[in-house]
Amino acid sequence: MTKDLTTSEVDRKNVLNNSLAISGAYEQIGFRGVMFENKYRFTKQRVAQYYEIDVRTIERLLENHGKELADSGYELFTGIRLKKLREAFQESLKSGHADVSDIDVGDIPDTLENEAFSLRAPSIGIFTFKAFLNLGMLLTGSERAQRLRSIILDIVIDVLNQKLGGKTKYINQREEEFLPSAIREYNYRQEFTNALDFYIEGSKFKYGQLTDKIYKSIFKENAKEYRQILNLNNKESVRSTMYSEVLDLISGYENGFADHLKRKSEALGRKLSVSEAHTLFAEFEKIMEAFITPLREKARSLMASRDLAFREALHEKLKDYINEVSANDFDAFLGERSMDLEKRLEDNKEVFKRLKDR
DNA sequence: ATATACGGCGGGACACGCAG
DNA sequence: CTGCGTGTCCCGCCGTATAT
Repeated sequence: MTKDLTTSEVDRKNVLNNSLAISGAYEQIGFRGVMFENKYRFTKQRVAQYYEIDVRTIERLLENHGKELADSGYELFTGIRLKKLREAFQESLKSGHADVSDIDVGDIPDTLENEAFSLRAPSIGIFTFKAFLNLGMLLTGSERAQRLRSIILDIVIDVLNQKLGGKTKYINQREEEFLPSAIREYNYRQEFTNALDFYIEGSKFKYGQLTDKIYKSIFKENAKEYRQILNLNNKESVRSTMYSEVLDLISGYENGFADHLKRKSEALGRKLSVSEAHTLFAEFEKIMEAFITPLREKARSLMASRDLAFREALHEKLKDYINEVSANDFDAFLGERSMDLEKRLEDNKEVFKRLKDR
């Protein structure tokens, strides 16, 4: 599956939200900006020079993709902030820091003097590095933009490989929330299976069947379909690949349905048949629908979007829920905050000991 | 022929320097 | 301090090139 950056906003965001890839790109591309308010800044003119396009072309794109580029960090500077920015540019000009595009043809954008910009400009369009890349993804004509895109994609792949060693199966476990959610879910799972034992007549299929009902209700796939999409073999646990938000929701279903089952069975003063249990599940779903819908929408979107971006797994039935993966998610699963589960367990050993001894 | 990308042109807005 | 000339930027409008 090839990413088409020029036409798909989701693909663009999935690259731009990957802050590791962005800083990697900054190092590699060597198009230096001026640090201001913690970000590297570039004037519109200089960006135009880099891509070898007319300034007007950029402005046209700003008209059509203004929101997206602003999200990426494009800003119109005016007034006092512009003044501050100007000083920062002058400063870095003196220290001769900002300059020099390497990598390709030596046509270094001419001197900074005429670029360090006019003292009279009442306002000026400024790109951050991220916005600069974003623009490059929108330019169809510029050859340099084309080259830039392929460089960026290589970097993105490198970063993923470096961080995960190609193993994305358990990327869900790298985020902080996974462990507590998994533990909670484990407990509710017990409530659930106990309830199935107590209140439903014996059938060895009831567990799997009702679990599939939950899965289908949440993300429209049964366990078998899910396995196929994520390429899991029969040994591998489905739940250990799920994101914390999905696990939380499963906890809710399990706990809620266990309770529902209990009430019904006690009211009738007998165990329920398996088919009654199925009817009851439909009833439960109905009652809970209004309450659960917002959470479920969110879980579907997170699951479909992350699996596509991280695992290259497409959940066909959740296609409409695919969105970009947030910058926060990239950080949580790949960045500083992310961690292998083993390491997190190690770090929390004391806590677990206490829990165990209780 | 139509749609799309691009660039030229000029008006409006504003900052700066300077004269009064 | 104030008013004015000047330079520069943004942006809307329009013509041209190119692909479909």
